[in-house]
Amino acid sequence: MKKTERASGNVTLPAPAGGSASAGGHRRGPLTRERILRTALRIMDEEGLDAITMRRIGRELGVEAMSLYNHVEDKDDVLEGVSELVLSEFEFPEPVEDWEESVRAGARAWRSLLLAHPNVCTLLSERRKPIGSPEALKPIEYALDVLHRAGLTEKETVQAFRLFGGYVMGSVTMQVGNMMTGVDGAPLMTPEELGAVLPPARVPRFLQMLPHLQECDPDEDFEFGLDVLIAGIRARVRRRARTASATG
Amino acid sequence: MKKTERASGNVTLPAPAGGSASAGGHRRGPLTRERILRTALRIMDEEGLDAITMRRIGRELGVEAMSLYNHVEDKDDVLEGVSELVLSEFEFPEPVEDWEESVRAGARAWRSLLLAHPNVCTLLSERRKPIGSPEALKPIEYALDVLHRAGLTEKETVQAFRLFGGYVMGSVTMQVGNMMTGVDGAPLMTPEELGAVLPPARVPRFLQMLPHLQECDPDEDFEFGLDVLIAGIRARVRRRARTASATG
DNA sequence: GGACGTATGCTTACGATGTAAGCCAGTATA
DNA sequence: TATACTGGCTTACATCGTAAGCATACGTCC
Repeated sequence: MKKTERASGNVTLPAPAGGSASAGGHRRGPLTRERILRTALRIMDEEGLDAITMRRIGRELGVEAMSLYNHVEDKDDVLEGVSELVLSEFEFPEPVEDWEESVRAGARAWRSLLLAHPNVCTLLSERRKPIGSPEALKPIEYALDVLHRAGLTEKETVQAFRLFGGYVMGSVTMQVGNMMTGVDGAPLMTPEELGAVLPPARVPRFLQMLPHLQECDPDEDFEFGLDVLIAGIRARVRRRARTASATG
Repeated sequence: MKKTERASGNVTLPAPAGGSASAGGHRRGPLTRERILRTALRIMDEEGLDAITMRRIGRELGVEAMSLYNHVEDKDDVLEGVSELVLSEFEFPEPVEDWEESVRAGARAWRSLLLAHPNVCTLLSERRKPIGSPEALKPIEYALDVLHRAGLTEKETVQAFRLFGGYVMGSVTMQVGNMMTGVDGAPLMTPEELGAVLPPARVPRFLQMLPHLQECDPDEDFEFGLDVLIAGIRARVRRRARTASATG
């Protein structure tokens, strides 16, 4: 290799060059881009995005921070790699005959993946590049196929694809950010402190819905959203079928 | 004030205590939490989230970094304040008689706000606290009212509220992140380099939809999503009305 | 008017971070 | 065997958030 390339093709050397099996960090193989990214991902999952530092990754691998630069471009490259690593884990479930059920399954799988790495939403929202990694391509193919089978036009298929993708991403972002619910079941706001801010007569709906705003089952909410989305698509397809048959 | 409080109630001093009108940074008034947050927001909008540093904010205000700590707790407090500042800008459009149009208008307004501050999505996804600021309460009230008028139950109203919120957030996140489109009209991937990775026969749908994946009109996509969501909700309400009348 | 506490700005300093530059020991190749 | 290269290490630097302490101006009370 001339420079630190992004290729994930890793040669397996029998012995690490100049590698002294050090104390503390457990070194169980040669240093690779792959191992660096997996370590960074684990750190992110366990301690958050800010915990990813070059020195930290190095310590975890029993190596100095600067050694990492032989395998990655810079820290951005690490974060980029972590994103791709997570995305590459995605497996679109094998489609079934019913497109609705296939869509549901795909959306659930996508959601599960994001929830398994809660900080990846933030990470993905930081990066400003398209997802088009080759590994992500097969799932996209599946998703497009399933949605197309629902009876959508080509353009609508792509739009629906983005719609589901965006919904899942937004929904997970709000869930892991505790944005619209109490934290750990604790109330978002008690009626008392609410009353201190705004006269209750001004926010009748809010007070009326407060119980449902407090306790919130993310899974149930997600399924509700899926139902609505699918019903909406079904309605659109059916309506077009009707007007088409009326015209033709 | 004993300590640096989070209250935005600011006393207006006639003259800044110990304030020497300095060079470079233009000081046009007393240093306040408000001015700090507005400056941080502007920096974020113009140069990104990472450009927000205490020293940078200070320079912009003609003040040393440490002086900021008289008005804000720490950097997290600044970011928190910026979030709230943006959120407080939201104005739910005055509802009209048609709930669908009201929902559309509300979602568009929420989207416009996020697009006006593209980095706020990342910022919001970093913070792990509910949105419950008092200013955000009025828009929530409006939204709940509008959705309830659509004929949803209380629980469904809250779920639909979260659904629209999540959809808008996810959709904007994907748009500003260029996740599912070519960057600036540049192709996501040319058929050639795609063919080098995967045999075209394996991804027929992808190739078929490629033109639509490339050129993407975010506004149009967003409206498509809105249509689907609203159609889905309409279908749900109508179906319940039908079964209810059949039962009763 | 003078003394004093408080609010608010400034200076200095410390540890952490990303990373440029250069060093050095093994390995592969001529 | 001489040489170049690979992949580790060490050192050094600019920048970051912020703790500690100092200086100055104001409001308040005698």
